[in-house]
Amino acid sequence: MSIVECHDGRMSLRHAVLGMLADEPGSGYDLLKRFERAMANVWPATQSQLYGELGKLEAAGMIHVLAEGPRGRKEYEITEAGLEELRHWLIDVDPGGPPRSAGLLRVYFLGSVSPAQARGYVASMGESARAREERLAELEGTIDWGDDNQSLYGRLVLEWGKRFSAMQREWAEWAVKQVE
Amino acid sequence: MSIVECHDGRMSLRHAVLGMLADEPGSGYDLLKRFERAMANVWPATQSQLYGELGKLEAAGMIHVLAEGPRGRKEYEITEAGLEELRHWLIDVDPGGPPRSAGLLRVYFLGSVSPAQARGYVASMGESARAREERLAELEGTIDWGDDNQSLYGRLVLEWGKRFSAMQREWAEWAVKQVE
DNA sequence: CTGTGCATGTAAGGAGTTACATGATTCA
DNA sequence: TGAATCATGTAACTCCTTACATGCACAG
Repeated sequence: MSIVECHDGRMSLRHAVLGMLADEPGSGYDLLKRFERAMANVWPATQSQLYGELGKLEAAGMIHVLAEGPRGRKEYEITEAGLEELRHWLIDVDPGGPPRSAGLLRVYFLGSVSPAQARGYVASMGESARAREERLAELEGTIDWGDDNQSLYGRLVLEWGKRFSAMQREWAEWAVKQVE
Repeated sequence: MSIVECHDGRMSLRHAVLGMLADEPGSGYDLLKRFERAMANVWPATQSQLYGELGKLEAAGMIHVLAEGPRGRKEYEITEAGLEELRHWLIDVDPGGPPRSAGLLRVYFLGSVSPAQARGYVASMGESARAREERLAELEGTIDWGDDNQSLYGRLVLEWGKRFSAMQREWAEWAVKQVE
């Protein structure tokens, strides 16, 4: 193996940006709001990160400036190279295992506090899961779903979130009983 | 607000190390193997990271060297300050929302590939969830569970993993039908 | 003419990964 | 003595977050 040979790291923000621009061109500011609206629960991103990534993507030829507007606004569009990179990531790259979970990490260590405190912590996990369930159900009502692809895959993600939250709530209810 | 005022970032590796040392003293090498065995699916950590964190924790007075062994082995033990920090993290700090999920991020963008490819990707998510279910079921059989606290909380985490994997498999089965 | 929102960026630092690097001990 | 294992550490890099910083445009 060569001395310099890494360039992995997964870099999913890059692909999140490419995916959004594949859907529709937009400026950094646009993307920021789209991230807040649609992806806050899947892949949060900050303003700094977005502008930095847009710069790198442009340098790499994966996006280009489609138009410039007032206040220095730069509207980006994905290029063919960018689309190719996105499709490659979607299809060819191994997604890797389940992500880190700080909440679950704590459960491992609940032996370091009193059973009452442990029970309280598990119960609060259940409560926040229940709150998320409600929020998602509400969200589902406010979105007007179409028949297009974006709606289809958006529904898939929303359904995943609902099932995940329900699973966590049920687990927490079960776990509280175990601690007793 | 003051100019220099941050020091958040969550730093969960720190607490993972404290939690392990609260359970039982050990060297960096010991912890490395314990991480591989017990926590690979919850909070993976590399050798570099562990030794770095042990150094920082010792400098912060949260752990101390209990004994030195052959080959420069340093066995660490958690201090009272470290226990306090661990308990504080367990009880008082907000765990934050659901973590990033690269797998789910992709689902958002499956509109960029053909329906057949999208279906294939979702199906592979289900398949890897099924494989994880099997692995966890096998793991459950090989561990001899006791009545102690560690076994209790370990079982809770394992159960979470089982439910999560089952949820993801069922979701994938459902989602494959939606894509058709 | 002033506030609100639009719009873009940089700097500093923590967290995590990979690769590089070294050396001691034990056992066959 | 040679291989495997024990054992610790550093360097370079990417990713992510927070805070700092600037300026234009438009509506009231």
